[in-house]
Amino acid sequence: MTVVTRIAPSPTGKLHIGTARTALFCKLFAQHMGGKYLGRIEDTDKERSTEENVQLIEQALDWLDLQPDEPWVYQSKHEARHKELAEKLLAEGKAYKCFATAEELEQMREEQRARNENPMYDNRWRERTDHPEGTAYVVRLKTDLEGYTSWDDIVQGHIDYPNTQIDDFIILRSDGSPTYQLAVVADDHDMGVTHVVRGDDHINNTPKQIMLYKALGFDVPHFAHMPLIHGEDGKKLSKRHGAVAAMDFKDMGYLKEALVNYMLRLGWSAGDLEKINYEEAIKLFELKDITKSPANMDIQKLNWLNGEYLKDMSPEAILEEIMPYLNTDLSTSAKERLLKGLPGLVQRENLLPNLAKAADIYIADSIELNEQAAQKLADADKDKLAELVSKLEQTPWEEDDLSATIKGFVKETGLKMPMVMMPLRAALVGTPQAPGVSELLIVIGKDESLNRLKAQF
RNA sequence: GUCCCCAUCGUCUAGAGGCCUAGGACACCACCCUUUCACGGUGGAGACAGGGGUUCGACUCCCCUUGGGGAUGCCA
Repeated sequence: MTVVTRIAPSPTGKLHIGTARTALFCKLFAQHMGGKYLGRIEDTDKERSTEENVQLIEQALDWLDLQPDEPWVYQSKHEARHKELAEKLLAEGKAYKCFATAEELEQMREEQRARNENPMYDNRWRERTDHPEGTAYVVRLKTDLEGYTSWDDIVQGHIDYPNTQIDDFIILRSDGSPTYQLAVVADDHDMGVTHVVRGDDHINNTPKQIMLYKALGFDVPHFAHMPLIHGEDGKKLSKRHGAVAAMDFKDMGYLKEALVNYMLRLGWSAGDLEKINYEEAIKLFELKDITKSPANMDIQKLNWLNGEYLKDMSPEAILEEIMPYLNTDLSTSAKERLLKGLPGLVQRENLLPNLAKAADIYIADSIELNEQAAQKLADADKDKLAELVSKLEQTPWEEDDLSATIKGFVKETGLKMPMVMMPLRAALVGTPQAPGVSELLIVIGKDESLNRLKAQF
């Protein structure tokens, strides 16, 4: 049997980070098993679904390289088939028409709540045959009244759900449209889905769906209910927590590789491995290794991972990532400096926007001193430093040699290290907050470095 | 209220009855390195929610309590 998984977002909002993680797990599992990973847009909620959200969801999945293996299936296009299935159940006596109005049912629930009971449909039309003519009705599934509906959940283990807790739920609305329960079951079956991987907020829907599978004569797929992601305070992830949409993380300057790795480790692990690239993940990923407890978002760890991935990238690739944050055109020499300087900068900053800011020192072709730099220069012994500059001029332009020259100079003059290094940094890049002087000299290059130094000393 | 699910350091997690003096990672603290800021290195602090069982022996199995999450829609 070939494994088929699916991601089924409903276009009522942007792609939630939790949904993105579900997509990751679905795709990884399918690839691990040599199966297929499909996608379906659950747009049966006509009130809230929008085409714009569909676009947004696809863009986010695209960014993360989590696009389905085949073109998207739109649930709304299968309405005819859903209806046909409901009619079949009706004809077989496995479902029935209910003529109760929404108001009537609301009142029923109100009374149940007043009696401290679990609000549930009371089966008032289950056995009635005195159907009124020309009145709107919904179609409800005739569910099992007693016993348990059970399944072996791949992540949660064996679950027994008492049938007394499940009412005769609606499968076809009064306007003839299918509800979610009917639509998922029908579509998952029609798409050949073998493993339903989704958030554990669907555990309560599962027994209903199993009943539907059975009533329809369909094979029941395997289920894997993974815990939801919570915010840093342990509460449900919401907009209050900042980022909830996958794309928010792109906007904040995270690398997709880092986000994917982070999502992977949220609720799943393989021994002590932390940094796992996608290819390794395919080999290692098993649904059964997903944790049962919910995970809290920890932005610090994401930051760390981002830095790890940044350090692995080529200067060219890093430059491409930070370009959007630079908001300026680069001169040829600036680009050259950036390419040389980025590997050093990346040791200091984990996030793209911060890195871009740090890269500022290499962008300008002419130096502009900030306040601190001006102070360091004002305090400096310019005559002595001028001697250093001419020594540097005679030194082979290699980091180690330059460093040796500077250290030797410091030793023989007896000057304090910072009294040498700080003014040098100031002269070189306009701020004392910069990488090591010898690193700066290399990045900026011999000619330009000497120009800048001689301008001050 | 009722039902379902969950429960190891601050956070992500390892742990499938003796390997646990509970391991790793992020964050934190100290020291080292050092040219500011970082990187790196070494070390430190830090958890089995509580109570009952079962067992020669429980982080691991069972029950209860507590806490958290979810469901209880003609939403998905």
